[in-house]
Amino acid sequence: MGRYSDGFKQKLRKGLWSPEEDEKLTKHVTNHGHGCWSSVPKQAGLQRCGKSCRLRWINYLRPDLKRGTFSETEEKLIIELHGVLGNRWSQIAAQLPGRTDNEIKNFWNSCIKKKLRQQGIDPKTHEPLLDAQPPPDLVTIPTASGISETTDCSFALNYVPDMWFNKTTSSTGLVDVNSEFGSCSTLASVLPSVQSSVGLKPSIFSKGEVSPGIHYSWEGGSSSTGSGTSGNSKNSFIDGMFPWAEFIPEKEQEHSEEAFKWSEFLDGSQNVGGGDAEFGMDGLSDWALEQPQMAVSDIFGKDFQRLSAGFGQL
DNA sequence: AACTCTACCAACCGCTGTCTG
DNA sequence: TCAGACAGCGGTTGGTAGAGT
Repeated sequence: MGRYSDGFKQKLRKGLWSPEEDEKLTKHVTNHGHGCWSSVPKQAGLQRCGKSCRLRWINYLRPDLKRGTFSETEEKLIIELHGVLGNRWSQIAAQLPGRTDNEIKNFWNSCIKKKLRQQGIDPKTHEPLLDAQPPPDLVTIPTASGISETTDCSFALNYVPDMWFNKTTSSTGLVDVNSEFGSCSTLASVLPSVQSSVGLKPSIFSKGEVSPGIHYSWEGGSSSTGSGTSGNSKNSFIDGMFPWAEFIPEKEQEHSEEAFKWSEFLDGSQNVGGGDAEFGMDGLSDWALEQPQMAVSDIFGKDFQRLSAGFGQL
């Protein structure tokens, strides 16, 4: 303090924060708010840069921080979200109340990465490592003959091409999504790539009405959750059995080239207009966190099972 | 006991986006 | 339109504790 008299540039402290510094910063922010961070150190009597103060407050001193070890549910959620968002730690953190991006990033780099590798999963791509190819996920779907078949989920997707995207179908009337998705490990990993190819836009279902999940509609179209959008029997079926799929076919050409921004959706700022049960990702994550052992893939998976069960009714 | 290795975590650095004059 | 200030983000570094040798 006195050591750096007027006329000399005050030497800024670096490194670990002392309890005294923490106390000063906490007192100041609690009493006055942080305002402009660059002025905080001076007002709080700290020899730190504003940036350092901001970081200390956000990552350590904030009263709403959870701290402590991550639960299994949180870990699952982080892995699922990372599969969708990649290294967008702040967006991942936004779905985990009380956790900071720095904390999640550290947890990812020190623990999850290693775990995934041990399980033969590439932490970057979330796909099986080249030297360890587990079998594809299997789902059981009813066939036209009424006899259920067990197949991998990419094959199952062939049954409902219109639901997923608008592509030219093959001579068999089925869309070849195998080449695009390979052996999908979870539906959650499939959905974003489907999204970006057609401009579908998801919103979140409300709790209670149907199982929470992603709800799809064409961007720009009016959305009416679960109410049935046309007389088309397939769409009615989809509405009933697969609550996140809803289509407004006349809009599709208009919007098909617009790339969906999954990240924008996840931060809750991009809900579908006109829907009657719109939630940000908060709604989903809150719900997911209440479900022991249930991750995003489970949520998708549950709805997928409902869809599969419905084939027998077609 | 001394040293090395490893894991973890806090903090820093540099870049980018946004806001404002 | 532009420049500067600021906030936010993600990658990286460095310190520390504990385990192993």
